[in-house]
Amino acid sequence: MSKTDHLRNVPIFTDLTDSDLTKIASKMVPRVYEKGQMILLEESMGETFFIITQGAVKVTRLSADGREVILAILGESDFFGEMSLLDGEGRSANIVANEYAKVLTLSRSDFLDCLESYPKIAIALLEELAIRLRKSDQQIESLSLSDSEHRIGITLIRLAGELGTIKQGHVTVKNLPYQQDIANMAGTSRETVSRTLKLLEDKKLVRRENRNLTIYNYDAFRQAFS
Amino acid sequence: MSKTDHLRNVPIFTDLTDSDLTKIASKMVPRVYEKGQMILLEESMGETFFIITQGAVKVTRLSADGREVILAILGESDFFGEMSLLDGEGRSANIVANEYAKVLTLSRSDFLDCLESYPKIAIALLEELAIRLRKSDQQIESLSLSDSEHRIGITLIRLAGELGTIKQGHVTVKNLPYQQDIANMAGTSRETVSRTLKLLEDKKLVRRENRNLTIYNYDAFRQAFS
DNA sequence: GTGATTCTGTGACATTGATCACAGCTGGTT
DNA sequence: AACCAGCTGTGATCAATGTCACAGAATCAC
Repeated sequence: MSKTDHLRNVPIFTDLTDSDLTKIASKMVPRVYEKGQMILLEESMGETFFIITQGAVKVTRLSADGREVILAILGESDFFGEMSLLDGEGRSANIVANEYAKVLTLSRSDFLDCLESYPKIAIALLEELAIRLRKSDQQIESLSLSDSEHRIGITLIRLAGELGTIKQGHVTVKNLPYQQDIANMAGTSRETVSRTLKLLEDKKLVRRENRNLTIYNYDAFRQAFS
Repeated sequence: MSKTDHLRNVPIFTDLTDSDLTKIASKMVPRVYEKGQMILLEESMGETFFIITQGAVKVTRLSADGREVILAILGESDFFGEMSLLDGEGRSANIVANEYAKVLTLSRSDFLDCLESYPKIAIALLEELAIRLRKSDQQIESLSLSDSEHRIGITLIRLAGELGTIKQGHVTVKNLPYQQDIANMAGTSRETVSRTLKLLEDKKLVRRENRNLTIYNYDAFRQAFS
């Protein structure tokens, strides 16, 4: 698949013509990362915009004593790096390749040029940031008000939305992240995730086999945990 | 103060010329709300953009059983309502006047026209959303990793930033919100806020008299709680 | 000023869920 | 196949903090 083809799938570029896409694509530089490799480090100054063309990355924040919070897991056609380009602050999060990953990168100045030249990109980007902000607000609510079982349920819903495939009402997440990662997304401990997954399985809400998790009735599940 | 004067202070309009500002101002309709009055209701469709010219509002989400999370307290020159205009989703939060408040409003179509006609507004808005997203991420981190004392400390820092006045190193927040509201911002209970405020006072980190709270050494305080 | 309402302080108690400790699996490597 | 590293399951313990209950302060309405 060509660079241009990849860009076409990215929400913020969908409104562009092929020739515009090609122009932008020509400025993008591909890079590749191994699983576990750090893509962006907290505190370093943000100078690049990234689009994921293959694989997945994990967006985290680290506390002083080394515990981590996972803010998001991003996959194909998602992008990141825009925050520091926009507000000029340094990186606020770390980004790590969660598996072998390919990305396209755009320099700060090319990115800002794009925004100036194609107002549609700016508007589409606004839309995307609004969506992310909404998700953050939901997560703040859930961290503030829900108990661990609900937070884990909500986390599974997020994972299903990002990594799952729907098939006649039930969703399967292949290659479920490690329990420690789920714990870091849900704001709880690894042990609690282990116990809760078993509980949800006992309640016949989900099934696990190997590294896959199936939510039997996605709609009902969302109903129950939102 | 004229409408145009108010707009000049709003970050997303700062790059505009006076004549552009006046044009936009002419489309804005002023409204007034009493303390406690609901400005926007969750679930209703978003059709208006608001700029606060006087007073303060509280942005909240409510759980099914009526408990609330306060996502932000916004004051003069802050704006809200842009989220649903941007992504087309319904309101995700309630907005309530925290005191007598005056706002300027812009209709959906005028707002979107502005974005199209003045790319600078779009870019400034992107910047603002990036800042808000960053703050949300910080809050998610703090809810996930910090104990109640730290979360309350961080909440006081937010309040100081939004409502406080700095004077030779110590910040005073006049008219501190009720403990229940602080609790709803910090994701804890009212009683814990009461006990923790006393604790911070015993540690000589803050002083309270009437409805005012003074942080003795703002920099050190931030150091200690971030 | 008086009473009513709302906010705040504080003890007692109950509970959630973090932490520790360790055993059992699983999957990759030689 | 045997090994090892890293992931997962599970019991025991315990601290943090939510919840309840109520008294005392502050504020508001008249």
